[in-house]
Amino acid sequence: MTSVQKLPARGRLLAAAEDAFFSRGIRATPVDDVLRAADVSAATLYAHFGSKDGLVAEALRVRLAEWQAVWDQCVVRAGSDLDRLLAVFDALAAYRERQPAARWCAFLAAATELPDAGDEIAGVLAADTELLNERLRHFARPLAGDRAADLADDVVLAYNGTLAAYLRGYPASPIETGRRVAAAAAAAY
Amino acid sequence: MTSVQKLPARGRLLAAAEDAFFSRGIRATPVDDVLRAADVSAATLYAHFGSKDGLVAEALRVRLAEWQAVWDQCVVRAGSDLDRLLAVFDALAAYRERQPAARWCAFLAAATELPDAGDEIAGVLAADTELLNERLRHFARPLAGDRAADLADDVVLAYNGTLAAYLRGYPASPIETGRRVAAAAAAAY
DNA sequence: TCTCGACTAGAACGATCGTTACAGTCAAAC
DNA sequence: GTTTGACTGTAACGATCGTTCTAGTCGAGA
Repeated sequence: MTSVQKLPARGRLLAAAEDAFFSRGIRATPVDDVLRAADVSAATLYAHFGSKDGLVAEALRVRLAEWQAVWDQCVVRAGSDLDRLLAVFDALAAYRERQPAARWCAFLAAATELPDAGDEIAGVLAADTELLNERLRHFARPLAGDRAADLADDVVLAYNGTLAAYLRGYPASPIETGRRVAAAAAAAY
Repeated sequence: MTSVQKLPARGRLLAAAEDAFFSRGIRATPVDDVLRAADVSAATLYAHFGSKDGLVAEALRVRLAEWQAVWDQCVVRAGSDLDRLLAVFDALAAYRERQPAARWCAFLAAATELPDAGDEIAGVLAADTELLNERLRHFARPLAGDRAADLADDVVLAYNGTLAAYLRGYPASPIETGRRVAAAAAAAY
């Protein structure tokens, strides 16, 4: 026992859900596993989130907010237009340190595992894509001018490829390779 | 009824399995759905494949062989060293025409949906990765010399990113964007 | 002291799903 | 004509899982 008091049930549930869903898999994780890890009773989970899907959706929302914050910090630290564009990869490195057991991307995993996901879950995935699209187009502007949308597409594709590389286990250094590819794409504008 | 005779049960099962597993999702597709689509009884499925996982593994093996054949043809048609390296993207375009409903990549989807997959399924995924790695390193040789392995990594990453783009629904033209990114990566060597 | 809200433990339900068992059909081979 | 083997249709089993129900505990605030 540390000196830290036990968090309220809702927070413990979200922490356990993130850990289990995004490293062992959403469908592969029974609700009971989350309950046991969070030391929370079933009734409490359903009182807070309504369903397993509700818990998944909220865990994704939390994740998106944290990812956005980490990315923000990396953008601030960037020293050039190119560094700002490529800061997604620094953010990815920082973000992954917090949960090294994560298989790959929580949002793309959710899209694969829950093809019939409700509007709530689909909405978070759409918000993630929208965030990537909007920000990268903005950062691409000073580098590619009118063709900023194309360069943003290139960087998103390299970002997707980096995430999938964790899933495939190849290339061995996903972030390094992804950053190199994105830099090469930017150099072509 | 066409003039074509009914194929044997094994073939019908594999066709129905490919269609269902890789467009609607593996875990989301109950065995009964495949049985009904193939018009085959349960006993026959288990006599041929032993289990649902066995059917998944065999469907993946078939898919890998067909993918390899399509890729081969595209490589033959290529007119330059660069075209040979980028022929994966032509192959992807040709391969996807045969099953437009496919969500994205059968192998990466299997890795996501079945995190505890047995050796049989994991082996096919490893074979797919090995095929990509080996071939692209070979095609990268005349373009990048000693650094062929790095260029192959770049192209695999762009390929992964193209596949994931179908899942994300963005970028809107995955193959076009993927090819452009891979070409830019090659130009840097 | 009483109340209220958050939370718990545990059992149970209902649905889904992978898998097996059983009895029987049918066509081709010998 | 008989045998063989592939295949069928149906029912059922056993396990898992999401979800709900019931009864009850506990601590803080009025």
